[in-house]
Amino acid sequence: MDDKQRQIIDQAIVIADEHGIAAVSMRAVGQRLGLSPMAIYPYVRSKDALLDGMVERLLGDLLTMAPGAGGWQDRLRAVSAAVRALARRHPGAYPLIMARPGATAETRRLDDLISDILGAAGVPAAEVPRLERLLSTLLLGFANSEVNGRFGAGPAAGDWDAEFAADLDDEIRLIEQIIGR
Amino acid sequence: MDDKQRQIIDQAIVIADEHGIAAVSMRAVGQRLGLSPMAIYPYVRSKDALLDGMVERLLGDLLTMAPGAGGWQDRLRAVSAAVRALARRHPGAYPLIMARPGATAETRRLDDLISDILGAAGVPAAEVPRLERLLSTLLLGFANSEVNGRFGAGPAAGDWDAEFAADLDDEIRLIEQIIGR
DNA sequence: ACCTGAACACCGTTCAAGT
DNA sequence: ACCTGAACACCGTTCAAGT
Repeated sequence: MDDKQRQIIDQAIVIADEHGIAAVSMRAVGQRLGLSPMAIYPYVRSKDALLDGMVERLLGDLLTMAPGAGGWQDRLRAVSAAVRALARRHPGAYPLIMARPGATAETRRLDDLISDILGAAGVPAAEVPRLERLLSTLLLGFANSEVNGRFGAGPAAGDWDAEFAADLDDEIRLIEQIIGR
Repeated sequence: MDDKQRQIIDQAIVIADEHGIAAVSMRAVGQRLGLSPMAIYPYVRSKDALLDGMVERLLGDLLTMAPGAGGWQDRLRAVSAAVRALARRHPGAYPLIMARPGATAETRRLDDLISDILGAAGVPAAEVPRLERLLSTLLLGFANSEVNGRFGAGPAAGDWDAEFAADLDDEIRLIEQIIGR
């Protein structure tokens, strides 16, 4: 049924994490499931659709992990922690999120979640979309640079948690200024 | 001589901008120069090296455009404008900058330029690397999202200049707070 | 010194066929 | 309803050969 589609996307993510995105091919995914390459086409329109499906799955997992309780500062920290945990769990597949346009349903749900937190903080509605794009760019981009090596060696054996926490504290201060406290 | 290497990278960038990164193949680049695919290998080690060379060329152009005069705020704005102009001139090739690890010489030169501006602003040396990564992530990531469609339709016929200027003003305020004025 | 052509092991995808 | 296999037009890259 449609959990065959889920299996296909799951295996594609496993391949990406183990051997890199370049290793994700219709043939390789089929092989993992004991199927001919052609057997996966009924469940996934094309290779591009498969890659979009992988992004969709990753963001879906992310949204499952992001809790909704607490003050807006803690909610923002929780979303950030969830993104960075996702990147560390899927170092191979994660960069697809930034690489593909991704005007998908789950992308919008993440944007809505961040917008919702900003609204709860008291950010004027006119400023919310701008700050949402600022925060999501910083958040997704930082994890991407970390995972694909753009940052190089790293401060302490590749632990960027402390640095990003400081970045996020700065951005929180910035938001506090905008809402005037 | 070695301007054959430059021609090869130039043509690869043209192909990427006109038909997307996926259209960049050794065969396609060769064809543009009237050469067999194999004739380009002496000048470019591999396809991966070609892609890295494209990033190197793009960042090189960027650094040529980024002026060094004025106050640190204006220098930061100039670098930002240069990055965004680069992305608009190379909408197809630009995403390679975020997609590839790129621990290349030109990447370091961009990092050094931003670090230099932060140092000139009076940011404590211990904070410079963190803020450099924050700014470069935001700057490169914003242009990437803009160019690959992650942001969707856009505020006014795809003009994100005003929005990014506001983001940058916010970050400048943040830096001013850190240096204590 | 510089380039070509054939060949190999891969791709995504179409189509006709099998159960 | 679901899957396979052959085929097509592509890849990156190796190697031996041509001028």
